[in-house]
Parts: sequence; structure tokens; C-alpha cells
Amino acid sequence: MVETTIPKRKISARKAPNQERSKARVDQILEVTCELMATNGLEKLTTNHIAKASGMAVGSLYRYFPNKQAIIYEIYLRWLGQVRERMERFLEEITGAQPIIEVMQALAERIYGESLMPGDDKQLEMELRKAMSLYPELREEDRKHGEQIATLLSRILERAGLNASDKERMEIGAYLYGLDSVRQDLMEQGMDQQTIRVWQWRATFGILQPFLPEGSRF
Amino acid sequence: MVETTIPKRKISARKAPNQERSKARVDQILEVTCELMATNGLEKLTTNHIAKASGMAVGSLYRYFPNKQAIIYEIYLRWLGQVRERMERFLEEITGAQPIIEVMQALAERIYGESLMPGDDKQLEMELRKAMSLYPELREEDRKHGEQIATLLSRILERAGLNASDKERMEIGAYLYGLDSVRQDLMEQGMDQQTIRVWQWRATFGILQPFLPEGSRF
Amino acid sequence: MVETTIPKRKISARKAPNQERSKARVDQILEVTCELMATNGLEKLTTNHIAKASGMAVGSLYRYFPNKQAIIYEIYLRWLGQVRERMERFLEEITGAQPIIEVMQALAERIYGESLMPGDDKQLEMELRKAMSLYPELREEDRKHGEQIATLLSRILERAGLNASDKERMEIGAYLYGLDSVRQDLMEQGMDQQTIRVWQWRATFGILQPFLPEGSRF
Amino acid sequence: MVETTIPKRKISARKAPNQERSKARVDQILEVTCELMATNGLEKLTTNHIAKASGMAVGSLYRYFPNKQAIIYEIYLRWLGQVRERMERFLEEITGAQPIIEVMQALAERIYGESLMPGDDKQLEMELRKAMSLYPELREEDRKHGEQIATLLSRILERAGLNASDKERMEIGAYLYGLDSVRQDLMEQGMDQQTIRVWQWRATFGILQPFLPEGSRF
DNA sequence: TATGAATGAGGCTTCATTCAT
DNA sequence: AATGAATGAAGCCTCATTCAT
Repeated sequence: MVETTIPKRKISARKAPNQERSKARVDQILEVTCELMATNGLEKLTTNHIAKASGMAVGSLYRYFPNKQAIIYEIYLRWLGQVRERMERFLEEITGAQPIIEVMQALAERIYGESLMPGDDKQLEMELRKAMSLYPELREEDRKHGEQIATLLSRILERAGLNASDKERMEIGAYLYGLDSVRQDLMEQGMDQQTIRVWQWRATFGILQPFLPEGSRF
Repeated sequence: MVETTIPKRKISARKAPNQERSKARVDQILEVTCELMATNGLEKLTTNHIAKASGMAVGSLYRYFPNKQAIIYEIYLRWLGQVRERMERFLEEITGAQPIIEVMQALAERIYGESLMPGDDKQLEMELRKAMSLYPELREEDRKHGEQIATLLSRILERAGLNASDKERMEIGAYLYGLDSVRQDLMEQGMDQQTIRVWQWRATFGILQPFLPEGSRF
Repeated sequence: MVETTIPKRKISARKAPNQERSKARVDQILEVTCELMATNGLEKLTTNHIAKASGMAVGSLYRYFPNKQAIIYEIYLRWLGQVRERMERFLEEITGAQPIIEVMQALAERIYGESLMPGDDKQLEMELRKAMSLYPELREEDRKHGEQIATLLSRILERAGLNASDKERMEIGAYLYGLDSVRQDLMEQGMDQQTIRVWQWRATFGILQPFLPEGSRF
Repeated sequence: MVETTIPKRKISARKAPNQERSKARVDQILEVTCELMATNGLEKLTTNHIAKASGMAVGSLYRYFPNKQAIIYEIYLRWLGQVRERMERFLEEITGAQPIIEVMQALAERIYGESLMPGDDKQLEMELRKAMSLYPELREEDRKHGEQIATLLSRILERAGLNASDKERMEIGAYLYGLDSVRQDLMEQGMDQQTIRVWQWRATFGILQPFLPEGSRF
């Protein structure tokens, strides 16, 4: 059990969900919690609500998770995991035959365009961001995730044939990851998704342009 | 007293802080609240904490503000006011002689980069944004503010020679603001300042490029 | 859940007390609250007091009642119900053979004289009346109750042979009820019980005289 | 300064208002408090409201009264005093020449019919009754007052030629005083004033009838 | 294992009273 | 004497967490 910062709180799931039934229950809790967060917001998310909506008793929640925070933490981890997974799959698909610009376009679509989770996704993402600022553990997790993503991005860019040094590729990766939080901010501010994508693309292009093969234009 | 939506709540300061001492106390409350918000987050902001940190009794808070929300509301108003003020000052300084891209970078730094209040500013802003999603009154205020800013931005970009529509100018402003937080993230992650500046520059250029007059150099 | 006036408050019990234990707790809360109201008055009735006196935590109150008002509301409903019940039983017992004045005195004793709940009943009633003037919901309930009582009284007096209109019958009932509190006051002041009975009798007679059949003896 | 029950509270005015200005201020406080009680009810009566409505600072209130309770106490005393005063004046006016029944009728008019204080009187009386059940001191005062009134009534009845023993007259006095609280209850319950008077009269008549000279009829 | 009743610390707010000016 | 800012105990209510069954 992971022990964390002031007030020492356990944040990982209480036990590895080996048994099938256990796993199903954990999944249900997480799923229901996602829905409630997306629907009512983090502020109105109570353990009692989660239990009732999951069709189980509050006590059962605490068999699978040591506390409320741990539930959100797990959701956050899975969410980050999905993002990483996509990037990894994307990395494997890259052949090197496509023009970089197309690769980047495809990446943007994959990373920003797809729905990461079933249902009211944008809202959930916003609430997770709130949670991140509420629980220090999430922030730490986010930082580690950032490094991994930067590395992945670096490798993607490498395989796509980006004409940059290792150091530069890592920087580009970090920066592109940062751009994703810009996207999220703008979403929270209510900017239209399609519009966001356009600006996002322009910024990305600005970053990559110096490393694109001569003559590559929009 | 501003009367607001469904759960009738008073959200403006209880009285115009005419007297000197009064004003000092109001300012102290606001300042302390800013710090607490930035440090611990909106969720952990309690009236009792504010009172204790301000070195006064809870009851005293309620002499100056009708409720907790009103304190946040006031902070929000002042923050918006400062942003507007800066943009206005900036607008007056624009000569039209500088390259657009420099003007834009200067703008981003001036508007959002400077510390608006003592202490951890970026964090405060995030918390204010959370508050905005929590209190309908803030959203309304933000909407009005947004219109004013749009106008100002539009005029700044116009004067700087940017060939974009009103809507686009607003979007550019928002995006450039977002880029600034990327810069801060990277700094926290330990990236070299000079390096950050380069990438920042590239991203900014990517954003502005479509609107720059043909052949404009860096 | 009964939805009520302006500050939307739930005033019925949170759940029908099906389970045995549940019902016991609800009853305990109500009983304790009655005692506290009678002893210390409505003004000093606090949720914390109720909880402590009931030997349970505050939170438990709120499992069974949505708020303080709802507790008082339930007490009030039960009290009104008991009064009605008594009148109905009394109505069935009337034969018409007794002299009216005796029937009336018996009525006063039966309806208001008996202890409706364990303990200091008269006081409780006073407090309930205070509560009624404090909570709009109670007033509405009281109004409905009043109509039902009016009908019952009307039928009782009618069956007892009283020659009065419906309106007058209701008024007589209310007045006789009032006389009973005089009796209690005098008892508290130390007047001899037998003596009180005599005066009580005379006042009752004064009230009924105009409606008694010509020549009716005491 | 009168020291009273648990929690020891001072309830008489802080000083005999000798100085003219002092007296004026005390009177103003009392008057304003009466209005506020009648208008908003005892529950919403706060010292701050009283002060503001009196056009003075809260602190000044506490120069003339040791606490809030004392203000209400004083109002109550004055109110009781006015009732007594009327009865005394009435006593002096009795000549013995009038038929008893007329005297009693006149008394009823004087005691129950007149307005005891200027303004929203009925409401104030109701609030004072609430206060009585809130503050033990008021109840004690009410009891003493009751005795005095009973004595006065007894003397009135004597002078009016009521054919009763001293003991009986005292009892009658006590009972008639009790009847007045019936009147108040009925008022609180919203019964029409004129109607109340009629029943009140009938009960009074019932009480007195045995002692009226033979042949006195309505 | 599962349950859900029970807990109680802690959040927001009010207001009688005090005290420095 | 007068002022009114300041105080803080106390009121109502919520909800994460525990524990007996």
C-alpha cells in the first residue's frame, strides 16, 4: 500500500483485484465514479453517492479502496495509462515512410481527436484536472507521466524522421506535451473544440517547422 | 448589494471600504485568501482558515463580506481588473514600429507573465478558474470581462498590424496566454530558460504566421 | 418527500421507518425532542442537544430526518393525529342520554386533559404552538387539522344535543380547550383541586348555557 | 441590579434613568424594540437591529441595559404595569351604584377591549408571550403580577357589591385572570376578536352568576 | 465478504457582548 | 458617554470513514 504525504493517506487500491468478481467490482466503482464526476462535478462527489450508484454498500467501497482519494487516483492513473498506450500503439505504427508532417497530423488526431474514455469525456477530464490540484499525489503522478510522454514523443519524432538531435527531440516532446495542457485550459474556458484543434496544430507546426525537410509546407 | 441567482446570496463587499482601517482589513482578508487559495487550493479554503490566517475572528470576516463566496468574488473582480488595466497600458505603448511577433511576445509576458499579486500567481489563477466553475456569479462576471478583453486585444493586435478578425484576435490572445503556462511548466521541470525561450518563440510564431503580412521576417 | 415553501426544505421523515430498529430510533428522537421542548423551550432546542440527549451522534439525526424542522413537524403531526383519534373515539361513545354539560366536561378532559405523550404535556403543546408560528409548514398542517376537528366537534356537540351552528360548535370546542389550561394554571398556583373543578364547571356552563335546551338542569 | 437564575443574568435596567436624556434614550430603545418585535417577531430581534433602528450604537444599548433580555423584561414589566394601572383606575371609578353585571361588562371592555399600547399591539402581545416562555424571569414576574391582579379583581368585585366571601372573591379574581390568557390563546389561533369577546363574556358570566343578586339576567 | 447504520470533526454563518478609541 | 469594530461560542448541517452484524 502506497503511503503518501501529509496526512498520510493510502492511495493505491487496497488489493490487487485478482479474483474475477473483485475486478468487476473495482471496475464498476471506477466507471460509476467517472460518470458521477462528469455529471455532477468533483465537489458533489461523495462516497455515499458512489456506493449507491454502484449498487453496493459504502463499506464495500472501502474493501477495494482505502479512501475516496484512492478511487480518483486510480481513475487518474488509468486515464494517463490510456494516453500512454495510445502513443505506444502509435509509435509502433510509424513506418518512416510517411512525411513527418502527416505523422504529426495523424498524431494530433489520435491524441487530441479521439475520445479517451466512453461517455461524457471532456467533462471528466476537466474534473480530473480539478482533482489534480486537490490531491498532491495526482500532481506527482502527472509529472512522472509527463516525462514518459516526452520520451515517447521523442521516439515517435525520431522514427518519423525528424531531423533533430536527441536533446532537441526530448525538448520538443516536452513542449508538445505542454501544449496539450493548453488545449485543456482552453476547453475549460469553453473554446470550441474544432477551433482549439486549429490553433493547436499551428503551434505544433511552429515547433516542428525548423526540423522539417526543406519545402514542406501546409 | 448585488442580488444574484437562485440561492439568493450577496456577493459584493458588505460596504465600500471608505475608512482607512476598514480598507486595510478588507485588503488583508483578500491578500490572505489569495495566499491560501494558491497554497492549499480552493477546496481547502475555509472561512475559519482565512480568519485565523488573517489574525482576526471569523465574525470579522462577516463584517466586511456577507459570505465566503463574496470574498472570492472580490478577488476575482480585482484580478480581472488588473488584467484589463495592463492591457490598456500596453495598448497605449504600441507604436506599430516593432515586428508583430515581438509585440505579441511582449504582450503575453506583460499580461499574464507579471505577478498580479504577491506570491504564487499562476496557482491562484487556476484556483480562481475553479471557483468560476463553482459559482455562477463569477462566470457571469468573467463573460463580461471576456468581452472587454476581446475588444482590447482586438485593438492591440490591430494596431500591431495583425491581419486577423476580431474573433481570431481573441483566440490568439487566449492561446498565447496558454503558452505562457507551458513556459512555467517547463521551467519547473528544470529546462534551461534560454531553451524555453526558443521553443516559446517558435510556438508563438506558428500561431501568428497565418496572419503576418507576407514576407515578414522574424 | 414533501416539498415546501420558499427556502425549499424537506419536512417529512427521511424514510418510512420500516425496519424495527429504524422505527425505534425515530421514536426515540421524537420522544427526546418532546422532552427537551417541554423542558427548555423551542428556542433552546438544538440538533446537538437532541443528539446528545438521544445518546446518538448528530449525523444520526440526519439519517432519519432531513433537518431540525422535520423533527418538529413529525411531532406536530403525531400530536394532531392523537387529538383527532381521541375525538373520534369519544364521538363513538356518546349516547345522547347524558346531560350536555357533562358530555362537554368529559370532552374537555378527554381531548386535552389526558397526557398525550409521556411527560410535561401542556408545556409541549405551548412549544408546538410556538413552532407553528415559526414554520409555515406547520401552520398549513394545523389549518387542515383545524377543519377536521371542526367537523368532529360539530358532530359531537350535535349528537350531544347542543343547539348550535357549526361555527359556534367549533368555537365552543376551542374555548373549552382554553379553559382546560386555566385549570392547569390554577393548579400550579396551588388552588385546591375540588375548588378548581367548581369554577371550571361554572365557566363551562356559562359557555354552554345559551345553547342548552330550555330548562336543562345542571 | 437584580441577579437571577442559571446563567446568572442581570435583568433590570442598568441604572435608574434619572437624567432626562438618559430616560429619553431608554424610552426610545423600548419603543423601537416593541416595534421590531411586533414587526419581525422575537426570533429576528437582535441587539444590532435594535441599536440601528434606535439610531444609536450597540454599545450604548449596554449602557442602559445589561443585556438583551433586560430590554424585553422591562417592556414586559411596563406592559403588565399598564394593565394593573387600568384596573386600579377602574377600581377607583366604581361607585357601587351600578348593577354588578354592568360593572363586569365595563371591566371587560376596559381590560380586554382597549389597546394597551400604541401601534401593532396584538402582535406585540403575542411576542411577549413567546418571550415569557423563553425567559424564566418573565414567568416569575407574570406569576407575581397574577396575584396582584387577582387581588385587584377581588376588590373590584367587592366594591361592585358581589355577594361572595373574601376567599371566593380571590378565587374569582384568579379565575378571571386565567380567562384572559384564554383570550390571548384564541387570538393567537386567529379567532376573530369580536367573537372572542362574546365567549369571554359568557364564561365570565358563568363564573359570576351564582353571586349575582337574584333576578339579574342578561 | 457484504452491509449500512453510526459517527463526529469540521464547514458556514449569526449575534450577544466587550472594549479601545 | 458614545461608538462600532471585533470577538468567538454556538447553531445547523455534511460526509468520509468505521464497525457490529
